[in-house]
Amino acid sequence: MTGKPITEARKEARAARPTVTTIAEHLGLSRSTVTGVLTGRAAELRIRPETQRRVLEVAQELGYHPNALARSVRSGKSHMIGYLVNDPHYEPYWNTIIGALAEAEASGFTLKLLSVDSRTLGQRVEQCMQLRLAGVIARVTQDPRSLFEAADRAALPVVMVDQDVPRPFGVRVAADDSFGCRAAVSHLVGLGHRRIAFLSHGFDAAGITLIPERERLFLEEMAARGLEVPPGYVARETMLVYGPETADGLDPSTVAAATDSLLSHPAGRPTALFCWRDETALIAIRACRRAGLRVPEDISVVGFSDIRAAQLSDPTLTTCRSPWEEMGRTAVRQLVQALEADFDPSPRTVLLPSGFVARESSGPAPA
Amino acid sequence: MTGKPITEARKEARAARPTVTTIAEHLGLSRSTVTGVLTGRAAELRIRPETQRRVLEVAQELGYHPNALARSVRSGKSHMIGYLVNDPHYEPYWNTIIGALAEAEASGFTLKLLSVDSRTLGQRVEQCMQLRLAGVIARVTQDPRSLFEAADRAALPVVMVDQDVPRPFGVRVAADDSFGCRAAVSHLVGLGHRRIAFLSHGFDAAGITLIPERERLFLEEMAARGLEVPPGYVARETMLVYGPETADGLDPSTVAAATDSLLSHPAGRPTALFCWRDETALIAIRACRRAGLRVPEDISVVGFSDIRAAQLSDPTLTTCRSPWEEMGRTAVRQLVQALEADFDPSPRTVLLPSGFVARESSGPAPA
DNA sequence: CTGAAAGCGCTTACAG
DNA sequence: CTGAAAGCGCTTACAG
Repeated sequence: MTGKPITEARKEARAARPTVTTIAEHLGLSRSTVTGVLTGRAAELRIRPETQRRVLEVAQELGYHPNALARSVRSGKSHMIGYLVNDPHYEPYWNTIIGALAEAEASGFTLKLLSVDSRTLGQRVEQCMQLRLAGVIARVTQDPRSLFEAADRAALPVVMVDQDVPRPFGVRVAADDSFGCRAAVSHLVGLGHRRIAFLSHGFDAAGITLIPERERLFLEEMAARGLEVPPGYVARETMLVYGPETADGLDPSTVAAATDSLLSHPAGRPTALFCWRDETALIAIRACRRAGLRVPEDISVVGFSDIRAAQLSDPTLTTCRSPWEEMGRTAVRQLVQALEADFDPSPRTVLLPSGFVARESSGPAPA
Repeated sequence: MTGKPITEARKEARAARPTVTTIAEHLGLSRSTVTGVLTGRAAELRIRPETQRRVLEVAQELGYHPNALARSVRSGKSHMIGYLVNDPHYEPYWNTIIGALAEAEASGFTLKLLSVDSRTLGQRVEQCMQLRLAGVIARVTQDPRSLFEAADRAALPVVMVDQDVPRPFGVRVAADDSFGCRAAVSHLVGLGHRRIAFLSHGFDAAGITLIPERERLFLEEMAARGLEVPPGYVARETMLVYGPETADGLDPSTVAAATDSLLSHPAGRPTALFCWRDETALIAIRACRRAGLRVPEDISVVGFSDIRAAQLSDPTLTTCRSPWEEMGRTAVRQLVQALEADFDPSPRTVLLPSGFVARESSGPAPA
């Protein structure tokens, strides 16, 4: 009496969601034959065409979908890539995710999104292990050391995006900002600007410095052209912590203050402002106007990133273009290679060139 | 001679990635005992504390991570939610995804991102079935009928977000724009505006009309206040197809043309422009300036959505706030409920209220 | 308290 | 050409 209902229930469940066994029973074949057809090894196994047809037909009819999870268990490969992200609100980060998604799908992988904060990092990493992810891409503000260590132990490939890696481990994909900076300075100099100021940032979290080299690159470019940057011609905004309310960690008042300090600089007002990112540049434009200056007639403003708002603002923003999507694509490509034999496991950084796009916020230097 | 190397290889693989069996062998216990401890049923099974301790210790030591995939196969539940999205570039959609991610993780689910276009829709849906997703959230421009039908057959719960559903099936989560529209019109009328024009859109793809009722709601609100909307006071931009290059389907030139037609309207220039979305409003502001008008002194402009650029523009944009993130959260909540007993499976729409935020682009009507 | 057995859904050698 | 067997990693009754 006990065996019967259990079998009945199982039969029902089976009917609801057909398996290889269901199909085999339907046709009076063995499961191996069914799998043989379903995995495309029919020719190799010399399964009769008639049998093939019938298997396919019944599979279709029953609405059979092979269980990818079971296949993964069997094969030991999951074809899933995880993307650990700290703040997906920030436009550049999600553009990176979009690039990763496109490349993952093109390579036959699936992308799993995992959000992290300082409290959940460990938990998420554990989840990655349990889900048997093929690899993980990470862009986190927290110290990623624990991530690396755990991944190391489990032989889980990790690629960091747009972020310094604390020790020689794993692969890092980042943007090479030098082209953008060079192009921006060239552009401004070509327009007759000599007094160019830089609007930088003062932000660091848990010792990880975010894209800090733009300021350095600017100074290098200026020096290379023999142009002086008076002391105080580099001002700093203060970033807040990233979060849903301040998607980009921007505190407009500190940007405005920094801009004002540049505009009233004792060495004379700069004719151009190069800002470390677009959000900063847009707020700087606003501050310039409040100070009675026209952009770009009285002062040129250049940003960095090419976020969406750079095209919607008035004037549209001249800016350096960061290869966010390409960074995502590259991260996936690195991961996919890591799963193949020819993978070079040495710690390294893959740099992608930045670009530059001239729009309306920059113009000839005032006479 | 054949059996030996195979066993050896297996042992090695096992060593590399420990399983319940590895732990059991290590301790000379049976797998059931190990699982009992690992699944927290130790008390219930009255497993000796000493045994528990040893199991946990060895698990830790060996770096054991339970295989979530195998667990899913066994239990028949995956705890994965899929998010099918057509164009993740568009900021509002992205925000919805973020909301869904947060809620999914809070509910113990994991989120899988799947991009679709007209060519891949069928393929992705098949993928959802194969991955045994617990449910799917979809925001796609394509006709989702095939998605519904396939999901129907496989008993896969689907929630559509911000989108009309072609037939009475499944759950739809959308924004109720009426509050936003009412608040916007009230706001403008309160500022003394009477001649208010609406900048709308002419876009439909495969018969699916996107958020079309804002125009209707505007007209209703005006009528409710006895305010006349002269013919031609509703203009239309023409949207392009969404895509990586035009993340929001915006064609600035058609927005500018539509704005110009309103500014030179024979019945007299409107004192306020209500735009169906923020991108449109920002371009409209630009067009107004080109026409020599100041915003908001000469003309007020109001948008809809509250995208990031609305806060970065100068002037900052007065706009209706769509509950994008909350829509994502709600979609997940609906899905999670669908997996529980008390789920109401009747086709229905869950509406979330929109908000309103007054910023600088609106001001008193000119005298 | 613990182990042997059966099973989730799938696949791959290996016999015949 | 096809089937019986073994196995991926996990878990749950069921005996003892």
